[in-house]
Amino acid sequence: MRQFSDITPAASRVVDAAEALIALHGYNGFSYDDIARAIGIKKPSIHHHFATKSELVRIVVQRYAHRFGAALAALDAAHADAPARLSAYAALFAHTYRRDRRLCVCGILGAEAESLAPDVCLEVGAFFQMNLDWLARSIAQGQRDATLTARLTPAEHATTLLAVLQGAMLLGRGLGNDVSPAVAADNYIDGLRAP
Amino acid sequence: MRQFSDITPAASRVVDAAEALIALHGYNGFSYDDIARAIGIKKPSIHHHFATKSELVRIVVQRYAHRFGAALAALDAAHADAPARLSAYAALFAHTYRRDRRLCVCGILGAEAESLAPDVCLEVGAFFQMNLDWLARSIAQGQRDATLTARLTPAEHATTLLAVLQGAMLLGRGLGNDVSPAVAADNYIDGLRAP
DNA sequence: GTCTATATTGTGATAGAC
DNA sequence: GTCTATCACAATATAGAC
Repeated sequence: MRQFSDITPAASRVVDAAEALIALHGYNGFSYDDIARAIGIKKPSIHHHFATKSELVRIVVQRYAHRFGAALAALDAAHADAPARLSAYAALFAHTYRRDRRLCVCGILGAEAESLAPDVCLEVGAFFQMNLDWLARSIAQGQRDATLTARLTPAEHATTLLAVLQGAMLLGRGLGNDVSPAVAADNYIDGLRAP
Repeated sequence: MRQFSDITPAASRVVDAAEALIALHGYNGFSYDDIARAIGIKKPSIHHHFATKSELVRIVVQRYAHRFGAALAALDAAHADAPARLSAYAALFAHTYRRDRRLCVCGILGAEAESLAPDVCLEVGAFFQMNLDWLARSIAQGQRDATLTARLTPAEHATTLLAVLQGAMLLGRGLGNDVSPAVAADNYIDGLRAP
């Protein structure tokens, strides 16, 4: 199985469980047995669907990135105004975090990158690059129609905004609080508004 | 052993190795055997110094936070100008990241917080709070002497700046690049300057 | 697709000698 | 402080029956 779109319904339940476990505990923080218990089957059944843990996680990230891409396209359609679009973007992560403080799958995997197989790393990098490209496009549009400041390049603002979001979730977990990562992000977005 | 300041030279070498392994692989990404191999002793010798892994990591974080606190005091003494002080703060993390892309020990532990013992979590939270307090003090001073904008409260700017730094390191790892986290942080600090 | 049974290796941890 | 020996268990993974 090389593409997430090939997965059967049974394999899909495995991917669902793995995605939730990664968002909560990271790559090194869950096992095949955790998945097995979560969905009520046995360990070897998981291996039937995904020969190795790396392969499973690669598919998790691939599907996660695909879904996220669809969400970004929906934001394009829903918000013409750049600041509103960026704020809705931050809300995507805030929505996940609100659910048991779940992190972005690629955020926590990025932190663990040194322990990941190279092909998983590549999928994680592709997710971040997709986000940075989308953010830079949105910010560039906001600069063109003068709703956003042009103090920095779109790429610079994009990196900083994504970093604020990922970092705010990490901080929130470390502090043990439930402050939405969207608060810090919206503060940053507010500072981007053209004077 | 309840305080990092009580540790013997032999135990100190264990803590050194553990700190490096955490910055690279996180709590769930290293074992007592990894430490043993790194410093050339055997696993049970580590247990002689630290009965449990949680206890070891608690001491690692405690010592890390203590050292970081000393670095913050040094920044106070070295930089009167608030923007310069914040930039020097960002350089602390950049210096660590440049070394094999090591993360902030509490950054990666914050991401793994759901897998940590409660007392380790408390030490991680204390580290973040110390940083936020120091940042808020520095930013408040910059607002008083009008080198920094007062668009947001010192606490809001502090959270956002720390999030940018932690997030930039996580992003850099995920993207597999060596861009310094100080770039994003300095971009943010630049935006804080009073007009 | 799922299972039982098993192999193999790794992990945190302990007992007790030196 | 360090070691050898060992424990109990959990991890990824495989073989083969149903």
